[in-house]
Amino acid sequence: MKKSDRTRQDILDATASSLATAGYTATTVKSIAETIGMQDASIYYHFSSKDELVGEVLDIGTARAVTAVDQALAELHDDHDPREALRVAIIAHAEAVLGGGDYPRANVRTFGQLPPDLTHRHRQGHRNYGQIWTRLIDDGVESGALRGDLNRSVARLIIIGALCWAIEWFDAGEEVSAADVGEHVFQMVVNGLSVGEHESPAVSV
Amino acid sequence: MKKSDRTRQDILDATASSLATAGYTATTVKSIAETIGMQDASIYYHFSSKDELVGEVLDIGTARAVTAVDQALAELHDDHDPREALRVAIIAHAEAVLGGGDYPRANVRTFGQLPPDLTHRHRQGHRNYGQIWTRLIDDGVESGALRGDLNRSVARLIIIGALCWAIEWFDAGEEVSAADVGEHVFQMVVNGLSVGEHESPAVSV
DNA sequence: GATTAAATCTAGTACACACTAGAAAAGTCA
DNA sequence: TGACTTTTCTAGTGTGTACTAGATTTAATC
Repeated sequence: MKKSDRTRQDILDATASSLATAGYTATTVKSIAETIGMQDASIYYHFSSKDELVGEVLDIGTARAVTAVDQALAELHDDHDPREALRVAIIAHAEAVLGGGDYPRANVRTFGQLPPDLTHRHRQGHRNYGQIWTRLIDDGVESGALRGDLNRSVARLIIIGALCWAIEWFDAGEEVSAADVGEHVFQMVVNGLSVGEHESPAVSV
Repeated sequence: MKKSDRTRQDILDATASSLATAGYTATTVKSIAETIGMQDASIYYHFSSKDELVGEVLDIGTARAVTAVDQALAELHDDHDPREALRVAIIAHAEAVLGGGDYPRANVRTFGQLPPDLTHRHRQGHRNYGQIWTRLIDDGVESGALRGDLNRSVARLIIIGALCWAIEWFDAGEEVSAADVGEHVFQMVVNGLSVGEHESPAVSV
């Protein structure tokens, strides 16, 4: 019962890594097996199909992203500015997806490449994740800190989109960190690029 | 010499449509052929390989997006505010990619799913497109209209990312139009979500 | 209408993929 | 050790893919 768990974990890790860097199609059962020095047929002792394996990786990825954002929000003071909550959530998401492990990255990277079954399987998870952001924006608007003249759903999707797309160009080796990207998204989306009255230029990359 | 051109165009159109909605992997030579009522082998009379066909579709898509943005910018007054130029470009991009034809959509949709050869082939095209945006942002910063304390390259990628990711959730059937999405991106990224001194609430969706 | 060229089809090849069956090996515990 | 279970391997199957070769049809030209 011990060996099996360890191998299972190796398979999941190798799959997450491959999905995050190569995408769904290029992630073959054979390539996964090779990564951990096994025959491809042996994978099927641990998982009944490729898509079940992939599905499990994506589940873990979603859970980790949700946990990262929830945890960051939980550390806020009780009387925080709604903008600060948005800032903390954006940076937590950026770090989870860009700087974090392969699992959340696999999620974003394979979005839009998955077969219908898998897409459908994770629809609920995405909805739940979206609700975190819906609440953040609603809080901001209702408290008067954020503008109410924009479509909140569109605003939410634009924020998440800017963050998710960053996976396509972000390079961990460069001088801009994952948190920097988050800070930039926050500065742009909340304070705006326009020259004006943003309190502190918090970023200086 | 006439029939061939027409068939060739049909193949390109069917490929663009399939790429835009189903992605690269699900776009098979057989499915393309079926769409236009042909045998898959007949495609090879017009194109030497699937990737050459796909590459041509992507080239057209890039060209159309560039044309759309360039044209929108050309219609501006000579003494325009740099923010207005950014606004016009953002909306033009949104309309080209979300509301426009299949070709630009195919480009964005298949980004990150392409085999290395095709990715490399279009790198220069993407760079050229990026330069349009680099200039817009540089103009804004140097004229004093936009903040200079943010990394311009990151800012550019965030704007493009927010727009590109919209293809994943945008539904042409809903009440929010492609131009609305562009207007939202502009409002958020330039004026910011924060309650303040944005002159005119131009959007009321 | 006959001859040639253009365009499409029929019938295949080769290969990569997910997946299966059953034998072999490795590990577990009396 | 020996009986048993767990895990992995060998050797395949079937399917879908891009792509090819050569026959066949359709269109254009004299």
